[in-house]
Formats: sequence, C-alpha cells, structure tokens
Amino acid sequence: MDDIARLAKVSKPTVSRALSNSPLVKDATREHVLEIARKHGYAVNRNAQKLRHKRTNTIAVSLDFRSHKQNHISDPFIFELLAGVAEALGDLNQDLLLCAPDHNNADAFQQMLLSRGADGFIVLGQGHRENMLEAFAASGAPLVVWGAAGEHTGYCVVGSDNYLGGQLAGDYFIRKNRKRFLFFGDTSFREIQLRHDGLQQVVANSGNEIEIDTLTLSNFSYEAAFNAATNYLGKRRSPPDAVFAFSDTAAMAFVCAFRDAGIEAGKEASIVGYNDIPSAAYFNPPVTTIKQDIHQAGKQLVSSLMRLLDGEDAPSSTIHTELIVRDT
Amino acid sequence: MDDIARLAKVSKPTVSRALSNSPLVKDATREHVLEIARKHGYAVNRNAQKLRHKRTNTIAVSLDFRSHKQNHISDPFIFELLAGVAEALGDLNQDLLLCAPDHNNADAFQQMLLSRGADGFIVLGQGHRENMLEAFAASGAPLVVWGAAGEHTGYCVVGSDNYLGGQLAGDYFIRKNRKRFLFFGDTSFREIQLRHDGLQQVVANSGNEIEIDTLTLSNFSYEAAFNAATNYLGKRRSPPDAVFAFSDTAAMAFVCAFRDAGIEAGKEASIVGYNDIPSAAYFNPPVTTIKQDIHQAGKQLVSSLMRLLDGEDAPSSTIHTELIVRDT
DNA sequence: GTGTTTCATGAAACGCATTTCAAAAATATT
DNA sequence: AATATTTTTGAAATGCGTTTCATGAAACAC
Repeated sequence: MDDIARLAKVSKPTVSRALSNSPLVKDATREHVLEIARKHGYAVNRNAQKLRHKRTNTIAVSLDFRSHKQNHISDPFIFELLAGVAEALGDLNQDLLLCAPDHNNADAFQQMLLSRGADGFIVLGQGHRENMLEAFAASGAPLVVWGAAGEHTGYCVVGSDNYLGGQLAGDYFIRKNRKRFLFFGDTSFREIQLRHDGLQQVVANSGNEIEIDTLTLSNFSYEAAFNAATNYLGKRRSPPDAVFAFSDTAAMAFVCAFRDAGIEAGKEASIVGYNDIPSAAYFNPPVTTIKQDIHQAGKQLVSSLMRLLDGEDAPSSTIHTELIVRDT
Repeated sequence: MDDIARLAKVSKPTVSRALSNSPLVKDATREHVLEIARKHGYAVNRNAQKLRHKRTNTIAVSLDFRSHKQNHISDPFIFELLAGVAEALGDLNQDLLLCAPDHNNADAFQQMLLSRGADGFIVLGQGHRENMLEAFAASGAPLVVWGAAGEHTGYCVVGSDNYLGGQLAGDYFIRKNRKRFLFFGDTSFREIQLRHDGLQQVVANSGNEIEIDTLTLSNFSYEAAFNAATNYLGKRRSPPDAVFAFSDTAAMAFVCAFRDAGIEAGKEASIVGYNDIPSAAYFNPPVTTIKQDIHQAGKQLVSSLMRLLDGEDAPSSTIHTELIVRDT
C-alpha cells in the first residue's frame, strides 16, 4: 500500500480510504488511486484487514463429514443445505470456512472463534451433541444450528417443521385408511422424535384404532435400512401398511424390502420419506415424501447468524415443510 | 500475547515460541506458558499469524454451485469429492475456504491469492473454462483442477481415467454382443470427449460392425436426460442396444425412457453410467457403472497442490477407474 | 477582509504475532 | 577457577492496513 501511495503521490491512509470507498476521499483522488492500484495488480491484504478490523467476514460451517462418509453420503440433502448456505453467504460477501471439527470437542469450536478464524458458526446437523452446542452458545459464541429446537434449547435453531412433517405423513396415511403404522427411524435424534410426535398426535386425534410401531436403525445408509426393513418384515406376523421413514433413502430401502416380501408400495402399503432428494422423484415407484424449502433454509441460517453478529436476537425458526404425494 | 507474557513472567517472543512448539524454548518454560495460556483461554490470532508468515494454510476450493443448483444437484458425486478434499486438507491442518467465484472471472480467482486469502486453489470441475484456468495457472497461481487434461494443458489436472472408462464400457457392450451404441453426453466437455474416444477406440479395435451415435444434452438434470432420451427413442427407427451415459443420473433416466418404450435395460439393451453414486446401486434395476476412487481423488488433489506450494512439480494424474457390473 | 465551517489529507499509533540479533544464563572444557 | 560453548531469553523491528487526531486548504458567512 505504501508503494501505491507513493505512485499515486498521496499518503497511505488516503489509499486505504480510496480502496474502501470511504466518503472522506475526494472523487478525483479515489479514481486516481483506484486506477494505479488496478494497473499494478494491487489487492488489499485480507489478513492485515482482519487483524485491524477484528472482524473476519468469515463464517465457519461445520459439517460432520465423518458420519456422512460412513453413510457413503447416500443422502445428498445435507449438501443441498450447504449449497444454500454457500449462496446466502456469498450474497453477503462472507467467506465460508468449511470445517469438520470433532463432534464433541467444544475446544475446537472455541479455538476457531478465539483465534479469530471466523466470526460465527453455522452447524449443519446437531446430531447428539446438543450439550456441547448448548455450552458453546452459552459461552457467547454466535451460533446457528440446523436441527430441531427442544423445550429449553438455548441457541438458535433453524430446521424443518418436523412436527408438522409427522402430521402430514399421518394425515396421508389416514386418508388412505391405513391401520398399522411403522415409524422407521432413530428417535434419539430430536428431529426424528418430533416427527414421531406429530404422527402420534394425528393418530390420537383421529379416533381410529391405529397402532404405531417403531423401528430404530443404527446407521443412515441404504444398506442398513434395507437390512433392518427386511429383518423386521421377516419377524412380524402382520406387516405394516404405512411406513414413515426418516429419510428418502430409508423409504426407498423399505420399498424394496416390501417388494421382496411380496408387498407393493402404493397399493397394499403406503410409504412416506423425508427430504425430497432428487432420486426420490425418479425412483421406481416415485416416493411420496416430505419436502423442505432448502433454499429458504440456507437464507434463514445465514440471516439468523448475521442478526446474532449484529448483537440482535435471533429466535429459532422452522422453514416451509410440505407433503409431496407421489406413488407410494 | 503480551498479557500472557506478563502473567508467565517471560517475554512475548518466548510465549510465541512456546505456543508454536519451537525447540528454542526450555521445556519447563513451555509447560508453564502453555498452562497459563490454557488457563486464560488464550488463542493465537490467526490473522496476525498469517500476516506475518505470508502463508495462510488455507486452500480455496472452487465449486460451481450455480450450475449444480440448476441441476438440483442430482449428482452427489461432486460433493463426495468435496468431502474427500475436506478430509485430506484436514489431515494436513489446512483450512478449506469454499468459494464459488464467477466461472469465467479470472480476476475473482486472482484477487483471492493477491489478497492472501488462500495459498492455492483446488477447482472442482473445469467445465468449459479451460482457457481461464490456463491463464490463471500461467500467471503462477498454485492450482489443481479436477477434470481431464488435454494435449497442452498447462496446469495440474487430477481426474478419472476417462479414456479407460470409455474402453471399459465398450468392452462390456462388446462382451454382451451389442451392435448399436449410443453415447449419451455432451462431448464439448473434455472429460466426456475422452470417454467417447475410449469407447470408439474399443469399437474400432473390435473389428465388429458397430455404429456409435451420440446424443448431446443441454443440462445435467434427471429430467433433461429423461426428456432427451424419450425424444430420441421416439424419433429413431431402431433403438440403440447399448447406452453409455455421462452420469448415473442420466443412465437411470435412460433406463426409464427405455422402459416407457417397451425396452428392458439389461435384457434387450445394456446401459452403463458413470460415477457410481449410491443410488445407482439401489435403483431398480441396479445400474452398471464406472466407479472412481473418490477417496484417492481427494488425497491426490490435495497432495498435488501441496507439492506446487512447496515449489515442486506436480504432474497431472488419473485415479483408479473400474467397471462395476450390475443389472443393466 | 477576517472569522468560522467544512472538507481533504497526512503523521503517527495501533492491531497481534514473529523474527532477527544481541545479551544473558547455563553448561562444558581445560 | 577461568574461559569457551551452548542454550535461553528479550528488545526492537517487521508484516500490512486502519484509525485517530491534527493540520492545511477551501468554502462560506458576515
């Protein structure tokens, strides 16, 4: 910058002001400085800037790649979410630092803020680490999480309207006059528990005599879901006629397990998935599912975090959630 | 750091050395300093560090979210690649800055390096911007690209062995005694062209009388592929009996288009996809495809870039590529 | 024409850590 | 015990912008 100042025959502060579009500098001077800077391929050093400003304009986005790798990332949903976040951050000229800190190592998160590597965190997928996130947020960290808020959640959560999702699935099954429901998913995750609650509420409200069984599974992959489903169907006398799966991948797996058991999804049984991943639409048969507005999700996550960074309050929120009826 | 120095009753340089594990500091002193730093929740300011070091330990990863959004990211392949890169960078303690600069705006790329926002670039998907990348690399930018190298490519490319992929598909078709080949993809992308060349080479070598037609499509989505396929089948007198599609998504679309035309994939016709995305395996029928070692890809991209950053040479390379035979 | 505002610019300080170079302390050598 | 060597430590300079505060110039008021 000193060089540019010399070349432009002005002082360093003037160059700084010109480059940052400060109104304190005369238009003619600004033009002149900009021209020289451009001609010499000069770019302001971001690190010096960040050091001085104490603001990095960088958001750390945490994605648990490990667990997704384990699942072969069969579920592209989380990546669409990432894409949405990336776009929303880009619109605000914020840099996106992608990191995969240890699930439960709060220190790794703290370190990022303390060392001023980022201004705040967007955590994609809360998993089972509510406690860690709770503590992190309590320490004053600007933090927004994709997931589901509980009664006493002390941080800002943006998520699907899981309870509504459960209700929508329940309504659909009841419209189809189904009686033997199966909830397929691990309710130890709060998102999943809420979907279960929504389903149950609708059932209770319907007055019909409907049972709800639950099938938990250990792993998010297609294979695990298929095995669990097959195993389940083999053991039960009367198979379910309505399955609400925690993901589209799991729903597809159940469709196949049904088929192997001689049950045709969409005829003898209904199946609803979750997320509306692209392949749900072109699976054979196309899978009925709960769709969330991912684009809105990305925008929402980012805008809530920005609010926090500005010292304002950011309440948790849910995004638009709807049932997409297809052939199952 | 001054505060820590005072509290530890040593000087600032000593603290700096202790925290960076320098051998110049006595073990006892280091312990003591570390203890104080830990106790007071002190973390070295990364921005000051980067400023001083002139090395950021940050790699910018460029992903064209726009085009992927347009395609509804039906193809999760690129994200698996991102996951691989993220993991490899994490292992080396490098930060990953995810950015989506304008495809053709070389300035945005330059700016990132000039402003010391990152040490180098990993570009995921070269698309049609070979010229821009060529110029960028020629300007001395440390750059590694996922794609396919051409005759005169002046930058380091890591990619699938596309030519071999084409050969593998061709061999498969010939083994099945297919005669009317269709290459389904846009050969204006170099990766795709290479696959076409590989297929053609095998055909030429076989001595059999085999024709190869090509069906180009404008867009990577399932819908576009399905429409193109349906349209194609409607127009042709004799349908192809072997289709090599540029992606698994497109292959699945063709399976469905075939079905609508009364042709069963795997019986009257063979179809081979590319990438081996998870849903290829559980599509109905499971899709035969060309699989690449993504994990190796991530490692390779990163290690090549690190070599460049160390001033060494980094030749282009291809990763392990194989045929996965399934039902189509 | 003098006094007051307003505007534009620059000198110096600052943000935080690292590095160079010199000095001090500890250890080894004779 | 005195000297030579090695190991540790610290003062000051450095990397690069931004900000504060002061000054000079220009514009306005009377």
